[in-house]
Amino acid sequence: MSHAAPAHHFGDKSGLLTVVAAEGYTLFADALAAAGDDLLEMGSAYVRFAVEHRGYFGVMFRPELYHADDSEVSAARERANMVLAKGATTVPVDASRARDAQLAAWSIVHGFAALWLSGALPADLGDDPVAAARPVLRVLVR
Amino acid sequence: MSHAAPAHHFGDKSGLLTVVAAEGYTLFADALAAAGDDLLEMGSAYVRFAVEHRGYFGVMFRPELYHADDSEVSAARERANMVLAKGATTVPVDASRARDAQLAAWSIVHGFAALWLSGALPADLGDDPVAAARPVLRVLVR
DNA sequence: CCCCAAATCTTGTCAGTGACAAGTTAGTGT
DNA sequence: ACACTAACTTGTCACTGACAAGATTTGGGG
Repeated sequence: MSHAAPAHHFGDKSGLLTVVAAEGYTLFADALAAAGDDLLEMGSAYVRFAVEHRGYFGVMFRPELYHADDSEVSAARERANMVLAKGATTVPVDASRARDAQLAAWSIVHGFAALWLSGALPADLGDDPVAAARPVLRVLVR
Repeated sequence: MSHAAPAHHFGDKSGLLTVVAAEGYTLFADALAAAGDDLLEMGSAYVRFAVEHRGYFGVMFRPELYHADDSEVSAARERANMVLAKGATTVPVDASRARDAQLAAWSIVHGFAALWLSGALPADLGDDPVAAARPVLRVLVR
């Protein structure tokens, strides 16, 4: 295969990364769905996916690299977001703050994953990101 | 000035970005220090910095782009981390979990900022990131 | 079975990026 | 005034992403 062959299938670099993002979000939604509704389990799955598929994860959250409005990307992302929303039900707040709780859950989980991937977290957390994440996520649950 | 002139001062691209990261972390530490020890205020300053200096922020948390062990970068990052640690004291947990609380505070604040910058958050949060962040951070404080 | 159109691939080239090299100019110290 | 260092300039190279022109393969219809 030659250097220009992929262009026929994907159009250009952003077209290729659109497929990568769609695929990534699909695998991501599957991983989160398999984890169940508990924040600790869903959060663990989130961190595990981010670390084990850092190539996908790195593209997924950089929409300037791809066509974020692509129908397959949108569908897969919606599905992941729905699973994420369900995982926040274990955060103990009154019903009026359910949305805030969902965003808090997403933020803490995504934040931990992003900080781990960028190497910003203290080295003494060890080398198991999921084990390191669990007590941190538990602070939100109590 | 010609295309090769900066090379004399910075060495190469990663050298230039090392200076950008050091400068960014210094401004960042200043912004967080000015916000005080309350998680909501410190968190608001974190989100505000990330959004208003997205160029700096984008480089700071991608250590593969620069010399992360550069002494000026390390010093500025240590200073920012110390300020961050103090900002977590308003998370209500027993003393044995203080470290987890610090990491939870950092994760939720960084996660919200990162999600905002990548455009992943729901559009109905409006266009004021700090106003959108505060009720989310409050979930961690109670 | 043949022909045509579409799909896919190949080769070549271009502009831009990041780096390196060689030489020139400016600044500083003795 | 001279010599050395710092800073800059110009040129070139390899690589990347894109585009173009043509060749080859595949599939469908007559």
